[in-house]
Amino acid sequence: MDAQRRTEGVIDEYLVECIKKSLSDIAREKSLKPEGFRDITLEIPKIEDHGDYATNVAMVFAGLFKEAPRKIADRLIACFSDPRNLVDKIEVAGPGFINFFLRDEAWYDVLRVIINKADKYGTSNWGYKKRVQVEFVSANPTGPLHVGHGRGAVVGDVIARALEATGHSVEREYYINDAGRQMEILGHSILLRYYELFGKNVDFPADYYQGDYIVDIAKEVKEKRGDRYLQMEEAEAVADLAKYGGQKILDGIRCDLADFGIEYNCWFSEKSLFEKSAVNKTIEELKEKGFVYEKEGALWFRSSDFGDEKDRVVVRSNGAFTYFASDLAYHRDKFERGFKQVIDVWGADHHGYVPRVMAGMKALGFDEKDLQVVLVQLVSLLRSGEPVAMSTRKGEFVTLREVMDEVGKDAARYIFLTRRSDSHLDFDLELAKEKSSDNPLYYVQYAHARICSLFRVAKEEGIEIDWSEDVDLSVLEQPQEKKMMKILAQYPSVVNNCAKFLEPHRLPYYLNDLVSVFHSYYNKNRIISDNEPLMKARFRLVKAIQTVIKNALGILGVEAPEKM
RNA sequence: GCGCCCAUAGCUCAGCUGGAUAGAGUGACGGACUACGAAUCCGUAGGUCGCAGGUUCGAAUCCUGCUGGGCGCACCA
Repeated sequence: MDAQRRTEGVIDEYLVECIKKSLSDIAREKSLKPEGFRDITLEIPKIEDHGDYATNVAMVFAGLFKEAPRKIADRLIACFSDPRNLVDKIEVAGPGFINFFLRDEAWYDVLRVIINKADKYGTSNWGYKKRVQVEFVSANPTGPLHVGHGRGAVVGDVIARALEATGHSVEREYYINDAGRQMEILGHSILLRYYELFGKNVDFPADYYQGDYIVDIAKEVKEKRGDRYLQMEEAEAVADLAKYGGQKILDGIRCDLADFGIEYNCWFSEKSLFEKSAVNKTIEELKEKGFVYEKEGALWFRSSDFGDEKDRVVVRSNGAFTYFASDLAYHRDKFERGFKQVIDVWGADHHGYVPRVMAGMKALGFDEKDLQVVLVQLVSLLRSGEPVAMSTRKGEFVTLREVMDEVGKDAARYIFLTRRSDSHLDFDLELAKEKSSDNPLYYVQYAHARICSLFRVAKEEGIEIDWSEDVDLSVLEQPQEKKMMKILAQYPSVVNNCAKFLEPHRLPYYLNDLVSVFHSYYNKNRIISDNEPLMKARFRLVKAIQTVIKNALGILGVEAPEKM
């Protein structure tokens, strides 16, 4: 309806609105429903001759309209209305592409909007305050976080930030698996190390937790609680030590994540699900709906009726619930808490688990589209190209803490995002520390620092910048200047796509595109000069770049330093 | 054996959910600071998008088969 106001300063969304309106008009002429134009695509052609923006709608809707693409395109151009008067000319090309050429004024507008909106540029109300939950990391509290968890942490956090920036109401949650057998093994592991401290000879099983942190916890227990666990019955001691150790380790995890720039709204305990009988109720619901049956003493959920490859056990023959059962209860609980969209960030090795959870959601009456699972591939740690040996079994792993301490929070966060999350990542510790162009973070931060420095120098030279002044931007006529303005104009839709497709890696790639043009331009041109009108216009351009870098790094949770 | 993901420049990866002539970074080689930050820039080189079919105006992208790699296939979590 009000395309002009809703798309202020965001050119592509504005054009899409205009195109939709024209399509509706054409549909009406043909006595068709003026609907169904939701996902029309507008792209930026690789070749300049093809315009600033192009759309393929004439070809896409040729079938619907029963007319040749080029004719539809002509028709669309004829009835195209452009209230903001941004379009210079429109052409039909090739098999039916519609190419839009914009007036330079459109790009100048972008600069004005960016400077005006400042840190709000790139944010939107696209999400309409929709309640979204992002659950990520959720590592068992049986050991410290390692690098793989770090990647999941950043992916989850940046998805959350992108959703916030696009107007969603987001909560971050950590699911604590504090109810299962793993905790028992943890308690047992501590107890055995504890026995050792008192000189007992113990057989330490290979599948118990091997890490030195277990010994540390045992020492602490000995110091604080003496020898009381020597007399205690084993089961009781194990339960008590599991609780003690789990708490201790979880505190460490909280601290690591906080230092990594990640704050959760909720730490959700699996145990609490049992305490309020949520697991029971969930299984009861499935029973009532007739989706479970007994076989060989166990209770099975008919997940194969909902797209899973086979049925799954929810209650074992020994009467215990499976992890899957509590996970169903957990996801049910999420939706009952009012979240309209739930995002789970999991390690890619859990991909086989997705269909059964989806099956559960469907069986419980939820829309599977409201649950999205983002899979994060493992991280290989390298040092100067050589693999760093890691073995969880032997308890030898590089912790997130160690990586953070060595390369810094920002470099770690950024590098975790330089690849799509479902792709393997090589993380080179030496590269992450290097202060050179090899390091993608510094390349971007350097551009920001350079611009800051520019304004410092200007100030030292007594140059006053009045940001409210109406500056003539038509002196920005270099191809690179125009190119940068076009890239700046894309930023809001990059953020949108990040949130829409849950793909945080788009931001680092975008930043690299923007900043590489800037560095090149900077090397060839002077911003501060005697040519006052030109200088004023370039200050506007450079300010806009600085703003977008800062905003984008903000979504990535990375500093935009003024000096480096 | 079954299922999922991946295969793009020497290497590591993008490619905007089907668009027009395939893109970065890195490695290699050669250049640029007496002017706002050289943590930068400029140039050169590099491709049968794993292979074979199919779908259509149009395929790196979608469907099928094959090859090769990763990961899953518990009354574990």
